[in-house]
Amino acid sequence: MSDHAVMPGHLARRFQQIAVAIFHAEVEAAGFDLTPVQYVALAVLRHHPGIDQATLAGLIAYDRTTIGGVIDRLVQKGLIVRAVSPRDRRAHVLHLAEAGLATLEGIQPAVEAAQREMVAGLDAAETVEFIRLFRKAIAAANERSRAPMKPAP
Amino acid sequence: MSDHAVMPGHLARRFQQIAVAIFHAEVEAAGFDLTPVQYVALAVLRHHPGIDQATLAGLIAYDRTTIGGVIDRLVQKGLIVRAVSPRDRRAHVLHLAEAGLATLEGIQPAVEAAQREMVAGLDAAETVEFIRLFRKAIAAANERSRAPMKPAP
DNA sequence: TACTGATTATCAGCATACTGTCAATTAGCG
DNA sequence: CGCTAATTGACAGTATGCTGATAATCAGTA
Repeated sequence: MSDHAVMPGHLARRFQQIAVAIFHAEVEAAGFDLTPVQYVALAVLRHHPGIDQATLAGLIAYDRTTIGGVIDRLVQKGLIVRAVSPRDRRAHVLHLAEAGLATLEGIQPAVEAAQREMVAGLDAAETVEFIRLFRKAIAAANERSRAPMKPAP
Repeated sequence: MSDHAVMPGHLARRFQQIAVAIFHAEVEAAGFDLTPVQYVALAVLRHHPGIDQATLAGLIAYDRTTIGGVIDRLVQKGLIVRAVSPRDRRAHVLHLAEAGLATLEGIQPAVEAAQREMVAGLDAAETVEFIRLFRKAIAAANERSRAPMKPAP
């Protein structure tokens, strides 16, 4: 474990680096301009319309500070709408804009192609196992990051 | 594959996020102030003294632009020494400073503990398989990022 | 040798991500 | 009801990482 080529931390960084590069390549080739983070935010917002920033952050394990900038850029692009919550004036509730829904649907094939390419070196059984181990390791260490995953309230 | 909870790209981001958090926690508890990226740069430099920035970047698959800032901060901390190459005046050759070697040796237990914690949710056999699949997927997609891994010349 | 192309490092700019801190607001308890 | 604690979103600051561009330098060739 003292060789970086075998360290989970190094492998995590490298795989993430490749995953982001593949995502960008596929999405750009499909004619869209969206980062991986922006995509996940849109996708989750589609299934949970009207949640506030903190809830969205919890669902995808983002830091509250980070999600602010991501949302700013999505609002800027006209893909989501942000409004002060009528129930809680601290909170900003979020909704997909029409352009956001159209973008999500248009981008879906590119996103799925990207996911396949990230594990192109693995066969079907290995891919299933890789994902299982990923989820198991993440679930066990969920509370170790400042931004743990939290289910919707 | 259309649920982000199963997408390799999302799992990669989340695992990387946890890995960095655990690394920081362990390293700080051991009394050091070093990021994961800075650690790997030091570790590789120890086994390849005198390489230039581009070679170091290639060995650990960093972007050349990114490594510049990392090296700046390591020089600033007095952990490495940077000098213009006598053979090639474009290149900057790098060496560990004494403080860099001391830091590397002192930090090693914390780094290895962090690696174990990242996969604390997996048993021994699963950990071996996880690392194998990580490496296989990465090797197959090495050229997909702007900064592919390159062996030393 | 002169020129072309490649390589090295750097720069500005953008987008995550984290730390710590803060004001505004809400919720819970006495 | 009034006070304290917790929550929400924001800010400044730091560190990766990427894109595209550039100056300096080197290498291979005409």
